[in-house]
Amino acid sequence: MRRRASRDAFDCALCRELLDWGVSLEHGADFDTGIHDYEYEHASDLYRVAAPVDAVYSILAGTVKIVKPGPAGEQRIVRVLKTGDVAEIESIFSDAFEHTAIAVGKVRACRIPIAWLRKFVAGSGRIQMRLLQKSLTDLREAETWLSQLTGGATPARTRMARLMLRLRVDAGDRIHRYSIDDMGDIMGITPETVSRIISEFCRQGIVARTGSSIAAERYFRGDIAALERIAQEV
Amino acid sequence: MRRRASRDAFDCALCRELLDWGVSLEHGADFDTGIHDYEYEHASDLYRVAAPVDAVYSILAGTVKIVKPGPAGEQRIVRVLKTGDVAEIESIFSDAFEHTAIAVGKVRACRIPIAWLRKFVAGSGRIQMRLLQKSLTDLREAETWLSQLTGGATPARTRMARLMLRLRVDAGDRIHRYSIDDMGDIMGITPETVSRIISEFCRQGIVARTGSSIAAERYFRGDIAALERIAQEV
DNA sequence: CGTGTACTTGAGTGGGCTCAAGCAGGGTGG
DNA sequence: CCACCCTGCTTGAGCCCACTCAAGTACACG
Repeated sequence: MRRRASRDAFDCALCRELLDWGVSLEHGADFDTGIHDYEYEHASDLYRVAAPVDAVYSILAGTVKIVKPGPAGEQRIVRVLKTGDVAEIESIFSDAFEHTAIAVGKVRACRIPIAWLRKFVAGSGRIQMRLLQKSLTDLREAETWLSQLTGGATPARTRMARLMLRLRVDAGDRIHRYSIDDMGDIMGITPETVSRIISEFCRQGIVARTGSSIAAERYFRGDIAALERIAQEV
Repeated sequence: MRRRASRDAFDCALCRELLDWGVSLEHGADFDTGIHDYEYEHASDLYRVAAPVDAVYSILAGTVKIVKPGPAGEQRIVRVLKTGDVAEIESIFSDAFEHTAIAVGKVRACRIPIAWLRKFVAGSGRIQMRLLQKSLTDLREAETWLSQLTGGATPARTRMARLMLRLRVDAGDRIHRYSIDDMGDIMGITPETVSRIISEFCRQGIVARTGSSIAAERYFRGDIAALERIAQEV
């Protein structure tokens, strides 16, 4: 499931910001703040939909899929978090989680209790501004996801290229390699179709599979220029 | 295009809130605040993507479609605003509009200059909190839109029912009647398919066309229970 | 009365789905 | 160490929903 990990406040984007704002994390960190780092193994969940909101999570390494249940029970991946993203700040005013968050590969995350965070938000206009900006960024991210990756007239091949570009690790040619089923859940297509498209990309030398064949620590290595070309077709 | 309209601050949800917060709107309203009400005719735009952010708009009557351009130039409707919604608060920190907003039918909106609004946001923690909540609501709306209306395995007929339920006017059986093309842009399907599904719904007595046949002031009258049943299929 | 816009309806095609079999790799137990 | 299974992926064949192309209708407006 999850395992407590050694902690360095400077790994965590949110903690770094808090430090910048003059909030003291070091002093009695384990007692007052409840902030800890954890490691999650592949397919374990950070939190589940409808559970009471008790913390937010800042991603230190790996990626996390954010799943939202549809009206007919089907699961849809509505967003993906990468290093530096913060999960569920948008729940700062809610009682229950809107989503389920599941680790893809090995994930390291910093868990920040919500009660503690709320205390600072209520007290500081600057932190409110910052959170406001962050949630607005997320809003845009969600819309981009929507308009670029889902259905419409756009062929699955084009959307696959767009997805791979969004799963890129920083600025290199490495691409987070989600399972065939996850990619299907993201784009709303079947795993068979995903497999066919990826096979085609491999045959054409546009991407190559790297890393172990087991879930954790897998990547594609992709021809970014070629993917960008395909991403703009039709 | 647009026409200046008579103004009553209590029509506007955002203005009402501002009044609650003790902000004076009445005093020298036309000079200091620049807040005015306008009427927009069908298909005219409130603002266009990439234009400098100069104001936000609170919808008093009618509906507005929010359009986001895709990477290949195609237009996708990413959200719909109804009475009481506020357009583009998410641009409070941006320089340029993220979307184009187009009136569907006759629309009345209250235009609030952004410079004026920013002044109050910077000064008041309460207003920041409120805006934060509002943007979070919008974020959820965008995600719901995404997961319920777009592609996937879900047949177009089911998604059409979901769309109609979202376009409902308040709690009655009236449904905003968007053009066949707009509905296609929302769900990512062709106008022909939209037409076929609506014809089917009409034949089955699930919805009926009411109002004039010309764009402004058109509605469906729908069997809400039946639509809710269809919305959950598959 | 003609023109344009919005919508409808039909016939044929195709992309992605369904169903189903086959394969590779890793883990488990003998 | 090998046999086995199980999970994740691949590949094929056939089908169906939604797309494309195209013709036709209805209504508003000049």
